[in-house]
Amino acid sequence: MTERVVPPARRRRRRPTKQGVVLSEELIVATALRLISEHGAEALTVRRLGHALGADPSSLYRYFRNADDLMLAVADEMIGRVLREWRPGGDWRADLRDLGLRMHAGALSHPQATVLSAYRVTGRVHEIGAVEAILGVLRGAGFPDAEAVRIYHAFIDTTLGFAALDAGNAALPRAAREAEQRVWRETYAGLPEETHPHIAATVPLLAASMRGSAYPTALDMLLAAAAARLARVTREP
Amino acid sequence: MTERVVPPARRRRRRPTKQGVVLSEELIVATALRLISEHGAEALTVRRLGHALGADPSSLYRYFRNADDLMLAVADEMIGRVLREWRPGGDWRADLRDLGLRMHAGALSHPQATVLSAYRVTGRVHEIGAVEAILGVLRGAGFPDAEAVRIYHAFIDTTLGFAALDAGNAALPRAAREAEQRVWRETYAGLPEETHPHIAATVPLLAASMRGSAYPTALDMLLAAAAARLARVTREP
DNA sequence: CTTCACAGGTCAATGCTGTTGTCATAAGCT
DNA sequence: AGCTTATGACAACAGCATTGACCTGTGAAG
Repeated sequence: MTERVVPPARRRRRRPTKQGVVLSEELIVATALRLISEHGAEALTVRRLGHALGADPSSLYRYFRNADDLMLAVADEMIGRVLREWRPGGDWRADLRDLGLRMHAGALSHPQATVLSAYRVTGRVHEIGAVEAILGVLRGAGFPDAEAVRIYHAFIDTTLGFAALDAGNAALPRAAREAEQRVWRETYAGLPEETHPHIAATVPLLAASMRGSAYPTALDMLLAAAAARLARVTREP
Repeated sequence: MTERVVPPARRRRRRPTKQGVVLSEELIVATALRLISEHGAEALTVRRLGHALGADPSSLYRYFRNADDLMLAVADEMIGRVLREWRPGGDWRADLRDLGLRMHAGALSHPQATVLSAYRVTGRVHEIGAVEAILGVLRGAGFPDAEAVRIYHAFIDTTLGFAALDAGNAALPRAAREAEQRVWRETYAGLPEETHPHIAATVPLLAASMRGSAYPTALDMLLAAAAARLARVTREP
């Protein structure tokens, strides 16, 4: 049996589809991303993607082993777009802060795709590039290997976790999102001081805070803790 | 047109299915939870749930408007179970650590439900109780209101973010999860030192770390940063 | 004790979904 | 010019959530 998917390196022919489109891995991924951001995550089906490309759905299986494989390629492309614009400046804490904020923002610009891919390990070029870059920043800063790996893991998963959370919220249908805003302004604001003293005392602050993401706060706290560890480690090797 | 779903209050008849099972909302939710933990998240389909209950799949639509409605009922039951077991002991840092770990573990025990519900604001009793409790712990520890709210927000969203992330991974079909393990052991382990020095230098540590969740690490770093802030604030009011 | 409305279980059908075996054809190498 | 084979297309399959129509027996009312 010949393999259905031919590795990109061995591809030779660029045969157009009946509708005249020349398929490629890049075109498929780009179209998938467009489909997701235009019509929502549930719009991404093999059939619809084939239709949007002007190709038979089964043709996509010449490029990806299955739908999950395609999803990973989409996720990796998103990482790549963020990484391509990040320029580390030499200050580890500022660099990681910048990268984290960029990844979070990048994820939120395609919330539907983020919801489907934030928790995936792609093993593809861009993801590998990100791992190498972050580890490089941490090791370059003087973190011992074990500590660098621990902090890398906490950093990347905090970032991806917030990305998934905030993207999930952003991807909610309009009505549901507005209903949640109302919960803070009405349900929580109306709780009596006798039964819920702490909420009653802080509800204006609370409602204001919950409107935005806590990612910057969490990121800064994470980096502050990392800096404290680094100071302790470098003082007594 | 008569409504398919009859509100629980108006239910009267407990007619057994062909296989002699008397259905109820509670039985269906409990069976769904059992199905998820016994056979994995992907085992929860309307067809399989119907089969496990000994009823026609379409019967479930007499109790839930659709599959998502059923999932939310399952998620709601989970929240109740976690909060019912948490007992704060007076040490703010230990209490928050305990609650965070419990919430994370609870979410992971039913990943499918978590994926669909982690980013939602319910405004229901258990959620309100959690907000009040966490704010109480922080204010009781001496955090000023603004600081308490900031840390509350970072704490709860870090926890929910990791819950979503790790649950998303746990909810993956068996094959996909094993494929991701393989990526760390093979793809990352095989990268040459020349092009990826930092990964090559740390790959055993990396592969070991990525097997588990970084939540405990991230949580401890968050709490450490919070403690540092508290020390600074109480020193100079 | 009978009647009868209707809750609720079942069946069959619909239109999705991902996926694959098979075939046809044109691209590009020799 | 001819051959190989990459790659697009077609048709079919199993499994998915969901729904309209049907039918049965429960439980309350008279």
